[in-house]
Amino acid sequence: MSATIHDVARQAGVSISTVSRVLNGTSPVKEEKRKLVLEAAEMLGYVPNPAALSLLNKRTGGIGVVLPFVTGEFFSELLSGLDETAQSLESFLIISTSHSRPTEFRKAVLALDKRVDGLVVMAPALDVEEASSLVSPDTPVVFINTHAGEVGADVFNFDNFGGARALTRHLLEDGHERIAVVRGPETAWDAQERVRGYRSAMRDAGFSTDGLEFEGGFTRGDGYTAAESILRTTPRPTAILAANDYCAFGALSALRDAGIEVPREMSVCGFDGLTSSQYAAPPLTTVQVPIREIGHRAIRQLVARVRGDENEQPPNHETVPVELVVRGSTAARTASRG
Amino acid sequence: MSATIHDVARQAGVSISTVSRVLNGTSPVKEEKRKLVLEAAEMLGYVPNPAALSLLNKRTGGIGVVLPFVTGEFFSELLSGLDETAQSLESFLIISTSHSRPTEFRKAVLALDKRVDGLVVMAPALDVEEASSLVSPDTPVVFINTHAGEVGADVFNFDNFGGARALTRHLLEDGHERIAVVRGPETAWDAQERVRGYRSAMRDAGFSTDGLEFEGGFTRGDGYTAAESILRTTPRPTAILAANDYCAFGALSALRDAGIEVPREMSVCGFDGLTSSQYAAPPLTTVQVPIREIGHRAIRQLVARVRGDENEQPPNHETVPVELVVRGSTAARTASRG
DNA sequence: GAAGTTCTTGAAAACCTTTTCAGGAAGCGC
DNA sequence: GCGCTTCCTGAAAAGGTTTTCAAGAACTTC
Repeated sequence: MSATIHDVARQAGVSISTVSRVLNGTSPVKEEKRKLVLEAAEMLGYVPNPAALSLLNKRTGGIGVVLPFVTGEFFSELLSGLDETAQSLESFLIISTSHSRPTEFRKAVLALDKRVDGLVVMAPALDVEEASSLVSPDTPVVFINTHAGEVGADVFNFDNFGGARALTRHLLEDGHERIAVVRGPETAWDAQERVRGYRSAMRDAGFSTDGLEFEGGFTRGDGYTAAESILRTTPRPTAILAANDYCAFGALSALRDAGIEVPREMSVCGFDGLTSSQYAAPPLTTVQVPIREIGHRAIRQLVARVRGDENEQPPNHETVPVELVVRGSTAARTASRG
Repeated sequence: MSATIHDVARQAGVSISTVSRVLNGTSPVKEEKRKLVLEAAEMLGYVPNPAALSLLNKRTGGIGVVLPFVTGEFFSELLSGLDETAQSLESFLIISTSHSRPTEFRKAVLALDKRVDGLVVMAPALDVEEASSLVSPDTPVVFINTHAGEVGADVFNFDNFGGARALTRHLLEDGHERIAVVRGPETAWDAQERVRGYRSAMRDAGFSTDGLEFEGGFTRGDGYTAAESILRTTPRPTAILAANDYCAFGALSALRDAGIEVPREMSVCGFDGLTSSQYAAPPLTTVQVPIREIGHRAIRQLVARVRGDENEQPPNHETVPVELVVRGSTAARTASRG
């Protein structure tokens, strides 16, 4: 239905080459014809067909975003960050979700192939090496929050280890000794890093973690269940380090239902620093992760790779610092409960 | 880099027409050649170039999703629903956000043009008529949560009016009379519908709403500020109907900070029924909106429009029912405070 | 075995754009 | 005024696919 370059050419009484030249400013065109073309294009509302363009240029302007899923505040924040920068760079986002397993991941990548110029991938359940092997080698990929090892690829990770360590040390400084941790999903690398950070801080302080690690996950339901288990443990822990903020919200719910007062009887920490965390009851001590910013950086890096043909910069492997935010859900261990 | 149909043809020693026929099953091909082609395609990992395909078919398989923004649980839930169904129908999603004003909206639509076969639009700040006028008439569009009037288009709306009415009646039945409402954004149609539902219920019960309507918005911050205003009002309202769940969370925070006990001293309601609402302190009375399901239906409807060329079904204009969910944040007005 | 069908196959057009190539017009210097 | 350069412009190719058209091969049937 809509106008092609031929329509514009006919309308202006010139050849399609001339139209193309005027519209792209590729080479000089007589002022008279230039005007004619511009008028015709305006009148017909001509917009170049993206399919023809990408057939020719091998560029689509699209960026594929491959995520394990898209539910919850973390992902909406990430998507927001990605989208903001993509829009400012004239790119568009194709999203593809629910890929924690290699075969699903492969399928998603295949569906995106040739439709996008590059990929932003978050695959904590895979790792960079495995994920890379499933992507065509000439497709630029930037990884977020994915285990990288020694692989040469652009990777932006949160400091999961350091963040968990900081939280644990905060609790230790408050006099807590029996600090329970709620583990995230088995397969999630970021979750394991957090447990590792917790263990490291505990070990440094000379405390054992035996019997203090609880099965969990990244949802509120997981936190609720885990907190119930923790409450049944004797001697009862005096603090809970949850797998993430959502998990902590669930734990807070469980504690409220059990009549346990936070932070007087039990301290609770999250991880992520979601907007929700400051509106929790009580406001949650957590680690602030620059989710939106990592979205910005991932897109900028990817677009640079896609556009800069010659820039053979080495891969950018970065661990982004996180910030401890102390709020009302943690407090010094009460003397009576030693 | 990757193989084209010509490569497959050369490898198999046949013409590209034959390859196309084998791969699409368009017309019969000698078994011997068929096998050769299949082998060659497999070996080369041949996948048809989507740009060439869409240049030819005028179909991309893409669905554009135009949203005012993408932050928060509501949108991640909606996106999840859209994505689930899109994937099951072999479509992919291109998202485009932050378009509450006509010019931005137009720009977003233009960027999506020709890249997608149809659009799912949520534009409560515009209306169906205005939004439709900014989209090329031969692009199928399905609207979500957008004021429709008499316009002939596919629209799926939540029952904002009915939901707010139900919440208000619930509060009235609990003996509340001074029920404050926190208005959503000025320009948002859904927010205004909710206020309308509130007014309708109040009027039916014979109560005035004078001095009970407060400026607000859809964020937690808006709810916090509005609740502070409400607390300064005399005589003080005994219940708050927030613009949505997030707004209610903010109000709960403000009340907690002010030392007001919920629900004993103040009842609070939200709107949306986010997962968070059941983990609030106290769990939030709200209206459950089938966000994910509306995502499913929007995609199914759109894909049907896109694929079924002949089906001249009339536009599907539907108001999706919502469900009152009573939880701990509302209670009967305490006798002492009449 | 010849005439007429039916199968099977390849060439070429179409989709829309950019870009190279080459030709014609206009301008320059002598 | 002639030859040479420079500027402007159109024709055509390329990019990857499906589909129509036509032709050649194989098969019927008498």
